[in-house]
Amino acid sequence: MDLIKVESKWQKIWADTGLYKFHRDRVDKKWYVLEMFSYPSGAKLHAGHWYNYGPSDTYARFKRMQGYEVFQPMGFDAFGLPAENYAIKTGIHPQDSTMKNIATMEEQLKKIGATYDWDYELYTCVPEYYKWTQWLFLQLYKKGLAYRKEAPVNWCPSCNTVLANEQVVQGECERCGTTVIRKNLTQWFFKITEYAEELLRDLDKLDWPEKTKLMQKNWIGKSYGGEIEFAIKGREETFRVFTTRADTAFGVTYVVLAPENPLVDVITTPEQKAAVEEYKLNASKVTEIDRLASTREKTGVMTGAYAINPVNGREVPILVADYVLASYGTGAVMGVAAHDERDYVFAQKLGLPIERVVKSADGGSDDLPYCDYGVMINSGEFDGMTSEEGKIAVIRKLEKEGKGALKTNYRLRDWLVSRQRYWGAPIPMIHCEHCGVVPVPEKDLPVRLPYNVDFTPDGVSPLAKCEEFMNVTCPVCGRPARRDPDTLDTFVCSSWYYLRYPDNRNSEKAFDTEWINKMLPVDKYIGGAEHACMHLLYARFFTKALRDMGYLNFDEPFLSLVHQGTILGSDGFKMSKSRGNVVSPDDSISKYGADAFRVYLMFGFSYVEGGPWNDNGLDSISRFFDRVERLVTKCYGMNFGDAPMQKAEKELNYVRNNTIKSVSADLETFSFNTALARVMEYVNAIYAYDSAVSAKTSFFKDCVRDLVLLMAPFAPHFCEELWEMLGQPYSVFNQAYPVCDEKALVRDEIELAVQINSKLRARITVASTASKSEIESEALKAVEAQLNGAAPKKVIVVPGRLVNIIA
RNA sequence: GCAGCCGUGGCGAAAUUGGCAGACGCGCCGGAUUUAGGUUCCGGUGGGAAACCGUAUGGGUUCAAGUCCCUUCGGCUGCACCA
Repeated sequence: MDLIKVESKWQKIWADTGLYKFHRDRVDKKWYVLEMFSYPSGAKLHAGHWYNYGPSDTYARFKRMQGYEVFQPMGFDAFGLPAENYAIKTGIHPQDSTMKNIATMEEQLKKIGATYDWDYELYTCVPEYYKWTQWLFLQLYKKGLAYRKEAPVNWCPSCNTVLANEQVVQGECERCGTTVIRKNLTQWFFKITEYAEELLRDLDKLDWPEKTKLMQKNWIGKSYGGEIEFAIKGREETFRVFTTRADTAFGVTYVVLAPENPLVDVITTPEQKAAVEEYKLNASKVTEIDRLASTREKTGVMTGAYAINPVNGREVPILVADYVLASYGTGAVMGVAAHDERDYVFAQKLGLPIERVVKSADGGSDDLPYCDYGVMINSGEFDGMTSEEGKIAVIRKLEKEGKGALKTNYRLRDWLVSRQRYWGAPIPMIHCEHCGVVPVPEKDLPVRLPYNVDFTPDGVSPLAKCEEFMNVTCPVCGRPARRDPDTLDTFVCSSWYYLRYPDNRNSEKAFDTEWINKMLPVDKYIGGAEHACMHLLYARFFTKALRDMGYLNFDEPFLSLVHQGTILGSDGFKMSKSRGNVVSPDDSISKYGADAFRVYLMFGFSYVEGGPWNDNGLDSISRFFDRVERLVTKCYGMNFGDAPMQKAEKELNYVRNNTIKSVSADLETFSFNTALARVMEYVNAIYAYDSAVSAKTSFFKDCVRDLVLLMAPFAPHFCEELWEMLGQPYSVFNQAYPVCDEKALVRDEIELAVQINSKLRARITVASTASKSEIESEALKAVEAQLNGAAPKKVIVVPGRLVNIIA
């Protein structure tokens, strides 16, 4: 069969007949299959894209044949840095290059032959879409979930923009690898921390890979502890520290404030002023990477002020040190040198006292610092208590005195969403000298991104230099005002696109609530694991926030998630242009066809693992197709009649139904490789039957027919053609997927292994209805000689599997 | 450093979740068809002459361990002074 011809033939017919149009009236049977949308890069689709889209499409077709109304849309995450950087280099406007890339990618995606309904396509970079991204921003603002604050933020000096916490990897910019520095800037944040608890709790509801859930759990980082309030000697002010080890409170020998803590300026004594100022300045210059280095020397200076420990009234010095983070807890910690690794190192360095207040439990290490839990000592009324009890008891006591409280903290930070870049959705806010920060009225949306802008990076938002954009009338007072010059992080655009797909043409609303509540949540979401703590977390946050605003009635956007593995270059490294190991599917496809290529990807790799590319097996897929096709041609001109099933037919029928059952189960779990192995076994069984039985009945044709149906989701063009060759009505994808006949799986006889002392010694064949005692006596008979007449100590019968005789 | 995952033939990988390790395919070997090569079809293929031994290593639990528990080694991923 000329697969290349066949593929374009059916792609045309599928398009002409609208085979993959989504039928809204069947929404009660909907099955929303979503692949993470792509960034429209200039490069062609590579093997990795096919690895994402091909198998997902197989899954979608399987669901369709099971009777679901599959909704499988496709679109483009079209705002973002690469287009802008490309523009800076070449002068080609991001909008022009992006739209061109999209057109190219659409064409290539169509070659995969997937069941996308292109009527629901979307691009995030067009006003019809980003109008609603802006609308969403305004809703979050109204709800108090979008706010502006000055804070130390991550700044990438190469991309000339701030970054979210999640976009800093090992102290480097996720995009370009430049070392990130810290800056104090006023920026827009989304209050994702408000949902920390629910984001954590609802992970239990999700059918997601455990490792992904664990990553989110760790990222959210819930920690139980308490706050302890310290008074400042000779002053009115007090401050609190957060600790998870209140049981060590009697061992506090100093306290430390973060350099950014506003209290520092208040309490520093005149004698220490200069030293503290210098320290603060140096701390602000430290790059993220230096700050993260574990070998980094701990530093700090005295403020000259003293705090009073509420548990024992002791005066301890207050220091400033940058190992304390302003953004976590209270920005202040108590220093317990004897029982905390970091405090110990710090105290040694600065010559601060070390006092032990917890005795090691039996077997615990007795070297400083004693970080393990033990029994409290030198702790007044708490002496003798275990750490476990004490850390609660100490806080409880302070609570009664109004000097402490049990407290839970999260490591999750609010999401910084403003970017000093051009190619993104403008933030719909206006700055008015008289009215302050004012939201753009919803009726004025979208705030259009102007085309003619100088986006040469210089650390200032490109839009700030575009006067026609910046100048605006204040919607409150009517006086001249300025627009916000920043754009939104592209993750904002991609955090709600799954809500837009089913209602992508809606010009009145972001989406229709009633409709979206029927179409969502997504039933199967497919995409890379690298999004665990970014996109996947943000999307969950948006869904929950929109639910609380009444726009949605579900809690989670993606019920079930699968990560596809990565196809590496044949050298075992990640495919990259610079390495020159990018595998283009083009050659393979023009030689073997798209179906063979995608079947090869599904068969040769474990879907969630991926692995290094090699094309050794592609020929074999081609041969396998030929083998299947020959079975179809065997059905031509045969004189089929009906006849009762004999032994051979029953055997093949068993394999057929077993295949149906296994393949269906494997497709549910994205185990494409084993599903195809079962199909191959089935083909082998049909051949065995064919050579053994000369007088065939219509049973043979039924078996071949089922084979084509079974294979159709894997090799859609090929099987559509085979279906036609079998004289069946168009389309194979309107057929029901074969359903296993459980009766056919009931065998008259089964084979069991017989073990003596767990070693295989014989095989027996027994009636499938045989009782345990019948099996036992058959087994004993089979190994009689080897037992030498000795009575077995014990016999274990595992029905359907084996018999183990303990001699 | 902390957390998690992984380690199975010459190769890609399976193993119904504690029950006959290596399914399926590649490669290789042999046979049939063919003038020959290729194609196709059939058979073999973890090691060992065998008893037996085999799932990175050493121990443990169990009638039974690739699977569960502990040790060591190697690889991957995430987090990284979060008090």
